[in-house]
Amino acid sequence: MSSSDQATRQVHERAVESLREQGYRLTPQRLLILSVVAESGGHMGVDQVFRLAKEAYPYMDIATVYRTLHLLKKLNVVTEVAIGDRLHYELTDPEGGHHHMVCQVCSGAFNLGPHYLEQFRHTLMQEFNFEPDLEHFTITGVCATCQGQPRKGNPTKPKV
Amino acid sequence: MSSSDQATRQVHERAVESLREQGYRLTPQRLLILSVVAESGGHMGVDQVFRLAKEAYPYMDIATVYRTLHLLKKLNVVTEVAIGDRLHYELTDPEGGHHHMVCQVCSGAFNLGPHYLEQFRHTLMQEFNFEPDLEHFTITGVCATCQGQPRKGNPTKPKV
DNA sequence: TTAGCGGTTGCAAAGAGTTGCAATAACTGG
DNA sequence: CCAGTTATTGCAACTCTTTGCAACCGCTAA
Repeated sequence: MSSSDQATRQVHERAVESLREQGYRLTPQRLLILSVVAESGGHMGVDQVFRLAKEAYPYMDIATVYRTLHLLKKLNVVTEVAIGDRLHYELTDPEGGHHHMVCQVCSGAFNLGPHYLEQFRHTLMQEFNFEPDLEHFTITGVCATCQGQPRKGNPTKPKV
Repeated sequence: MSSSDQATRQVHERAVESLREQGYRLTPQRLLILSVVAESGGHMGVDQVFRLAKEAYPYMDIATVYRTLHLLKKLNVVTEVAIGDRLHYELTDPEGGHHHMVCQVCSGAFNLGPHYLEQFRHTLMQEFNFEPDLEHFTITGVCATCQGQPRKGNPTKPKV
């Protein structure tokens, strides 16, 4: 088998364990949705997950997809990424959290190691006793290749 | 007149100028929505803006409220703040941007001066040539008074 | 292996926000 | 000050997401 198959299997095993440990049931729908996300490699929109899952199991309901993705997120099996104004989901980085930088122009997503925000977190806790949740948040902006190009949100310019 | 009236008038004048300059029309709906937000003092949800505006002008439509708030946001007259999973709006801080820290437990919002993120911005631009849009983003977490209290998102615990 | 408890699902309907469109009305130039 | 142009509004339909509920079925205890 390929290494990707192996990675997918490991993800399944870990996720199944998380579900069992916390008393959640192992249903074919949940396993299917998990494998769809796991096999995608990157991050996917809800509708994409739904379409692929429905191909494998035609009774799949969109509400189940939403509920399952929320559950997997709570179990830290998948991570939510805001791309544009839609939420995408990807397998949680096993190496430890990383942040996402999403380009407002090309919608490309880039990973950012956790240490870049450590100092910031430290400051907030020291000065305000505010414990920030920086694990899964997304930084929007303009990526290197899109610098100087027009942005998406500004299409219809009124007359001057 | 009170100083708050004066502040409100200044906001109006500046906003009206922004609209004219860019070729947008001055409609009673827009002025009304602006004054509702201006007079609120803090940040308000869309439904709250809608309700107050509708009291003054019963034909007000929710779509107009959304469109107007988006427009005022684009003109940098108002700032969007994510409270929980809903967007709120407030007058843009004339002193220059500030960030918001929103508590996941009590939904309280605290302001944070812009300099706290300057070093982070600098790092991203230096290392990745990524120009982050940090002007109006919101940091979620747990505020000082809610430390140690249970969080909202974890109500129903399955059996162990 | 089986009965039954209760977590899950599929459906449908509600809620939040957006969009298309025809009528309206704010601005412009004459 | 008036008529034409066209941005804007109000309405309704639509998309995306959440929620209530009855039927279903995964899991556990016997």
